Amino acid sequence: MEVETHMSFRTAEKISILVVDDDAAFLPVVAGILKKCNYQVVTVKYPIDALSKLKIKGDSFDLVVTDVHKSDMNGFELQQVITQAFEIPVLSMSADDKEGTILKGLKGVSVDDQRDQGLCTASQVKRGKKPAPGKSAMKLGKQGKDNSANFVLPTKSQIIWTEALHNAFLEAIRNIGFDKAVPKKIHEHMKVPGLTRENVASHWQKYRIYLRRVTDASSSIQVPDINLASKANQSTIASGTLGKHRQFHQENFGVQCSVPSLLIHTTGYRTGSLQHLKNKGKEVDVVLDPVRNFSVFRNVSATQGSQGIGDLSASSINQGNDQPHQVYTF
DNA sequence: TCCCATATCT
DNA sequence: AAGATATGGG
Repeated sequence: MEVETHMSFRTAEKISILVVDDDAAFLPVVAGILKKCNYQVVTVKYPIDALSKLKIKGDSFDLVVTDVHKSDMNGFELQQVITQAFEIPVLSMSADDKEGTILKGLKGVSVDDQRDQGLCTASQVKRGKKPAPGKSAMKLGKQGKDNSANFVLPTKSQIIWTEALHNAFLEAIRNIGFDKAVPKKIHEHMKVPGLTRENVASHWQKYRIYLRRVTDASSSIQVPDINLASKANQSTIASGTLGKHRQFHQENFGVQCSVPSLLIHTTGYRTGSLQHLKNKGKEVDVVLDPVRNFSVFRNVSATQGSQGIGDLSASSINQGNDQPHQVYTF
């Protein structure tokens, strides 16, 4: 197995790995595999031993591999301590592939740390994407699919824009002001550890594409006055495009505000999205302005022709819109 | 040199 | 589809 170091000062040496696992049967297996891959391996049984080993010869290790068993100090806690105190990347492993366990493993670790755990790409390193100071950023070479199942961390670092994270993103944009928002500012406002400016830039691009699309769709019903708001085929247009951008509709839309036509007129930029949904048996079109966190709707199915500012509550909007999704909190 | 917007890649 | 990365320009 080829070993690759990006920082040159360790090039000649083997990469050294500390393995922590109290499973007497499994420990030698892991150690054996790693040795076969040409890593230098030291094994210890318990987290406490790992810490003392690190204290003695801390900077001679490039990586700690630990299992996540629950004892007095479990692998996750060890992971945190080591990451903070020694600035050594920690790779967690477990036979437990339940999603909850995996998430737990990822939670205490910033994205940067994940990168450091053998997840950087060459170009990220080249650009000075912080590998832990004094450590060699490394890539564990590709192995077959067979053993990958045991490793908790994904092979590739990829942030997930959960609802919580996206909301933080929107909140930042609200504070900055939509037209002054640029990746750097958004990123600064968000203050999410591990989130990079690039992450934000990428999301910002996607988000604007989404807004544009949604704006184009809703522009067909943008109307100068209340009368026009009742034009016939509007709802068709709206519902026809709905399915495509569902994911950005999973947001919490708070306050509702007044007349649809008013919304259209008063928003300086056109970010309103149109959503067709059913509420209390009535069909309504909803204009959502996620950036400003308000929504407006009008009743399209009611025959009264009055475009009531109905009694849709924010929560009922969400209900109609809802779709279960996982939430990780940052 | 940084960083933005956009294009392209995975 | 969603996020990462490459690119060109200010």
